[in-house]
Amino acid sequence: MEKYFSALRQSALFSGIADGDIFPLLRCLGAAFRSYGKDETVLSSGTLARTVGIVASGMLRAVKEDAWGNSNLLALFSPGEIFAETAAASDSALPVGVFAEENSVICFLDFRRVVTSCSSACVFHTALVRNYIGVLAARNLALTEKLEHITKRTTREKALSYLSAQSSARGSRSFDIPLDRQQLADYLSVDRSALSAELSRLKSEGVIAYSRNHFTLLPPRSLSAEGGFSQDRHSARCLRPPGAAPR
Amino acid sequence: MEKYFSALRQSALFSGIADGDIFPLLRCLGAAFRSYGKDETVLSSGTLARTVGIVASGMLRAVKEDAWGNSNLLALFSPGEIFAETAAASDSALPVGVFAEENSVICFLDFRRVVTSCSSACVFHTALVRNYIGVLAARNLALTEKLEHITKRTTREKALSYLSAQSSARGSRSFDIPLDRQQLADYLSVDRSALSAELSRLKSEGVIAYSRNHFTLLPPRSLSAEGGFSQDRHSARCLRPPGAAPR
DNA sequence: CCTCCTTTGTTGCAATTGCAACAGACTTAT
DNA sequence: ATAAGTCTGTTGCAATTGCAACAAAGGAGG
Repeated sequence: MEKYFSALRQSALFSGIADGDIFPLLRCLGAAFRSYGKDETVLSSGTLARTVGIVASGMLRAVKEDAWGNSNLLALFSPGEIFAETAAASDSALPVGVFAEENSVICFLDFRRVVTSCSSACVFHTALVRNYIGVLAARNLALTEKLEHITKRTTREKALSYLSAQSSARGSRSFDIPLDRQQLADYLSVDRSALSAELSRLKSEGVIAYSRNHFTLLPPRSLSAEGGFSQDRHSARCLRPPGAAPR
Repeated sequence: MEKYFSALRQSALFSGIADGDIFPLLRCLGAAFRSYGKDETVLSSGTLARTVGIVASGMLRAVKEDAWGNSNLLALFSPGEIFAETAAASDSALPVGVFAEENSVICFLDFRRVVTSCSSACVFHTALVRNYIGVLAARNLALTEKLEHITKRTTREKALSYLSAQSSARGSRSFDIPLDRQQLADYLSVDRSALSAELSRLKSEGVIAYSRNHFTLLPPRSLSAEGGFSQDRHSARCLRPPGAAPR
């Protein structure tokens, strides 16, 4: 349990709570630790969650699958991050499946004890509850941001929306993204090959540069360079035999 | 202020709080009332929200607009519903614009007073904060549900996903939906005419029946009845004079 | 260095979508 | 009742997408 302390103390749930107070608090909250092997199921979709999970080590993924087997990656959880907090708070069925992305250890807290004051830890509950609100609000924002990307009509717009959001988040026009192509396609809810094709088109048009997971947003070319448009537009075609459709 | 009492008392934020305690609580929370005319802006996108809003009368809409003017209806708020609670809780910019769908009166509460105990109303804060958590969790679920619809790849799947969710929510295969075609298309992030066309196709295939805002999900025909396709297809038409449009 | 395996990029094609334009149905106000 | 305005359903067409199949580019291990 002590070996996971560094992960737990940085959890948003314990922000503002002194290190020395965390262990007593964990005991008070009915904390239970469990290990999971890679790809093992942590929580099945549809489960009634009465506990909140905190990643002590490893990494989890939250996946939504529809009746036809299309899976949609909703989130990755790193050490210190909490999950199932919405289902626990609304006393409703978990709308996603949670799986171990790698070997992981999870700390489960009893939700009722988190929001119900007890005599020995009352002092912490104010901070704890305020942190809980912050976590829910943050998750809310993440969902809203994903919606912002995904409501775009075309693959191109979705990709640009995601990339520019990543760029702002990192505070640089050049950055690595944490998802591979398939995961990014799932996240944006588009076809992987269509995404690859669109990224490649954006590159050939000089809008972005990238290699694998490293992307750079190029500044818009000045209007005076507009004449160069047709050159860009045909550069890809010129690499191919005349008959080939440029798509 | 008294005339809005019935709306406020049914707000999720005051659930479990005795009627007689609400007015003192409102005063304690720094409640301020404001009126808005139809289509007037209540909160602009990008605003730093320090207050939580409760609809006292009328109706609001939350809209997300992208740089190219495509607007996406995120939610409608009826009396008693609260909004801007996420931005207020995370101290971040409001990611949507909020407008009066009709003439409305809004009650604004100071977020800090909501989560900070004060001497005179401490007793209420436990319930208030727990309600606040419930509201955030519920909003979270709503966003997750919208994502579930919108991540479907085709207009047909999106429409069926929405309709079956509505059906479960109402507990009946026959129900009214609260959105008109344009709003539904915005919500599902598809083209209105494509949605109309798809709905009409679903109707001609005997999957659903509808007129305007009233929908009925038809049970799947048994496989053995496959030969009866054309019969089902025309059954509705047969109830009307031959020339009349089946609609 | 070579092989196996995973990830990413390309391409053709059928199917779907968005868009625009229009017609019919319904509502509301006069 | 009429007229004006709004909402819904239809259709043609150009553009985009998903899909499948394959090629190319790393990476890991021998």
